[in-house]
Amino acid sequence: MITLTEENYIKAIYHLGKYGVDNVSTNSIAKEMETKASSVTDMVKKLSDKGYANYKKYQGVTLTEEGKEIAINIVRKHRLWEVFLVEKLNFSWDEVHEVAEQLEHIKSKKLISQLDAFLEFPTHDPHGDPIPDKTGKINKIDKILLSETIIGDQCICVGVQDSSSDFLKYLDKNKIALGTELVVSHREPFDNSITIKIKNKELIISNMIANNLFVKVS
Amino acid sequence: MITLTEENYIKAIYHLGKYGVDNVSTNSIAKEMETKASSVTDMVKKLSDKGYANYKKYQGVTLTEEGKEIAINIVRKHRLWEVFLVEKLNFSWDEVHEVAEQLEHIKSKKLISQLDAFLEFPTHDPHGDPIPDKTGKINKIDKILLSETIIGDQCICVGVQDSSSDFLKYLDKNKIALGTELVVSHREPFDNSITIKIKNKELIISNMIANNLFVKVS
DNA sequence: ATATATTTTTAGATTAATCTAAAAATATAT
DNA sequence: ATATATTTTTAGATTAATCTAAAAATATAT
Repeated sequence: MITLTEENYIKAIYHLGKYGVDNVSTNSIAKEMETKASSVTDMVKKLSDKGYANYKKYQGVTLTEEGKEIAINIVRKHRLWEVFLVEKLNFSWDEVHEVAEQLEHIKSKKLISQLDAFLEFPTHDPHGDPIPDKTGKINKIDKILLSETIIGDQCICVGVQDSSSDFLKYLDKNKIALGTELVVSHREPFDNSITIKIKNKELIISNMIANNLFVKVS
Repeated sequence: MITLTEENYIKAIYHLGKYGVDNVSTNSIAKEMETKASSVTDMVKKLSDKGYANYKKYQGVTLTEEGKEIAINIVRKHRLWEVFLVEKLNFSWDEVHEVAEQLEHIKSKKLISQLDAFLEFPTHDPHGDPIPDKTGKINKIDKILLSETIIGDQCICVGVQDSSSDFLKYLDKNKIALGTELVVSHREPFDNSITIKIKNKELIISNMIANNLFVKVS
């Protein structure tokens, strides 16, 4: 049996290891899990003993295939529940994370396959992140950060990097949602802020915001 | 903060104390929780310290008002989730218990109030048990056990005492569901079995079955 | 290349929940 | 009313997850 805590560590290692091929460091896990490095060392040994992680002292950690499967299944559950909360229970996209963090640990294959069908097999969650299918396949789309666009790019918003409530509320306030179309009209060299046009209305966006919004250039 | 284990003990004490006014015994809790009496003693002290239970050594335990509120809220969540599983995710009534046991611990007021609305404020769960409203009020209907009926009673099935999979599957097999109308036509003194008529078809029912099916006499 | 800083691990303690075995209290039988 | 049986509690140990403080290993700076 896998404990709740083990699941959370596996998930953290998965998210930290997603980019780059490097091993995940003890400290980065400790930060992500809001715990101490010594606790991470203990747990990482345990995950290694159980076959979920590859670990060599002082060398950091990666997930085994089995560990990766578990992580992807948790991500799948998390994102399906987020869709449920937004589509069926009228949650807004900045309210779903905490609840999904709890729901993602419910153990029942039938529950998830039925939920998936009930939601009509969604491919992306409310933040634009892809939902792994039941075999673990993740359908990545070629999105880039708004900060990486060039002047004149015609874009459509497809996701957010950060899904904190503050950021999402900022987007709501400025009428930016997934699917919103925009054109990049100016970049200010001094602070890297970007001017975008949405339906011919101009909006100035800080570099920090642009670094957290994914778009697809058409 | 209240832990998962504490919630489960509170729920067990609530269910055991529901009938009769007696204090709930250490042993009965141990049986219900599938644990040892010594573990129960420890936990019951803790619940008492936290103000959820009244406990005097060797005298058994009752819930405080606060404990009762917590218990009723768990029951509410459990039953709402059961309705969700059956109505929306096509679970059958014998499959919902284990999953609802997990879902009942999810903490989010908004989740439950929205779920309640999404299900259109159901009053009973798939086993006929009443769903407490958000203030904790439980709408009891005057049901009796089929074993308590007398010959000639015209009844409608309104609930089950036992919601084990085996029992529910027996009912399915014999086309007995909540809402099914039946007439009590004979009682066999030797084994207390009962003959009932459903749509003029006769069916002989053991005393054990009759002891687990609630009906309303019309 | 070595000193210094940073990261990681180890050792030993703590808390929550559990257990076994024995002791204490209560209930039951005659 | 007392012996016996049953129930409950206590004492002390165990496991999972965590912590602090110190030691060990690795990385960085000059």
